[in-house]
Amino acid sequence: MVTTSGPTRRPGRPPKVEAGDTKAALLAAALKLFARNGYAGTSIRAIAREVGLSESVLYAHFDSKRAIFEAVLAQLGPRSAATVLGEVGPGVLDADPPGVVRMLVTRVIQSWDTPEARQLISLMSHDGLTHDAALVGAIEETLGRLAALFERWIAAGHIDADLGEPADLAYALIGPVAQARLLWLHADATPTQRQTGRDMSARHAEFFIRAVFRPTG
Amino acid sequence: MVTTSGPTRRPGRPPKVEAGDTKAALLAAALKLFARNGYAGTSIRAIAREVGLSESVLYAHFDSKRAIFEAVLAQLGPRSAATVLGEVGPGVLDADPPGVVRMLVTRVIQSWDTPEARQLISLMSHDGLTHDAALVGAIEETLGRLAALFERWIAAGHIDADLGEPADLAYALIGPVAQARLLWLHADATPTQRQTGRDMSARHAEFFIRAVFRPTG
DNA sequence: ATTATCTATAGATCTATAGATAATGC
DNA sequence: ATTATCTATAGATCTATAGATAATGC
Repeated sequence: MVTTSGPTRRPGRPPKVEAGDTKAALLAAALKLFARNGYAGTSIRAIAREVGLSESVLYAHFDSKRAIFEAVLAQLGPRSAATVLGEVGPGVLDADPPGVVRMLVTRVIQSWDTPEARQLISLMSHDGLTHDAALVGAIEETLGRLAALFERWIAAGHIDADLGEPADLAYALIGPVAQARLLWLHADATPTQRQTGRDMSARHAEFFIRAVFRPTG
Repeated sequence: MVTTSGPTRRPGRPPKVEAGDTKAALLAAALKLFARNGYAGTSIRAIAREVGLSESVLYAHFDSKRAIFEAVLAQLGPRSAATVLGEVGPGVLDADPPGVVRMLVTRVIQSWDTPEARQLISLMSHDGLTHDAALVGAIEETLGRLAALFERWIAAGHIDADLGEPADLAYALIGPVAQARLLWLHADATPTQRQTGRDMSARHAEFFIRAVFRPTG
């Protein structure tokens, strides 16, 4: 249990009054430090100190350092961008394609501009998880769902079929947004950087809409 | 000096015959390991072992572990993508804008698909250098020079002025290519992944050309 | 009795240094 | 004498474990 007591702490089980959720606190501290310093750059001791406990507490909750890392990842779960895409009502889809694109980018950026998502992208970047099979799979799923959307719009005549394959459209839309995430929506980003990331993404969405949804000459 | 002798090695200075460039070998080994495991995940010992020497040799060449890291970065130098942009002949610029875009993307990807550049991007990603002021500055410089190019093409009527600001065009072109670098042109990328990175970039360039250099309706 | 914490410590590993050893170049 | 390597080691830090301590819940 996490207590709110001062720097000196008696041995033995803390009284119920000062109890919190130690495991959750340890996971939050681990995510924060792994995101900032990477797996190798974060010690068990540092995680415990962050929570204000002795380092051996970690072994009461997790089997090993590696187990903590994996618990952090498991906790963040498969919160892919694909879930954001799934929530578009079918009625809106064909009524206002530019509006859908605008909304999708806004939603994705919003979900990436949270403390957890920013720590996740930093952790992934530090520890090579951008190359992880599961996460590359998530990216491909997102691209695939976006491509299906564009295919539909091409078939319905909203987008000129000569412009490119649906997959090319999907990548051209999402690439700069994903890049904004890495550059400006990471764990240590300043408010100014985060604003830059949101602005660049929104501007890109508008440019994309103008370039793609316009009548051909 | 690096020797070609076996696992057992006599103490004392090695004979000239088996000499190589130790410092360069140490830097190459350091880059390789820092790129693969990050700064904290790489020990002095591991670097020395990679070269086949004792770890104390490193202190004959560098003051500290940090100094090795900085020497690696200094050695890679300011090889920004901007240098690639600078080499476009002014005559070609206005004759064939799509060709210039195609060539620029090809060149940038080619320069990113080298062993050193792939190790550099992995190292940058591991150790938070994507947030480093100097490197963010290099990105901005590249974007600025690209934007100047688009501004010129807008003024010359090659691109519809209503499409977007020059900076938006630059970001829409380069964002997906930079993303391809991070996803598929890193130190541990397989040949298949590298092919994917090159393909995605080339396809994106073609899509961009079709979307931007076409007559308006 | 069980649970959640503590202190103390083992054993491994890490950075860095001191001092020995042998080849080189003057 | 200088240079490039080695061995040995100091001192710090890291992961993990053992065993003590005190609160909780039955």
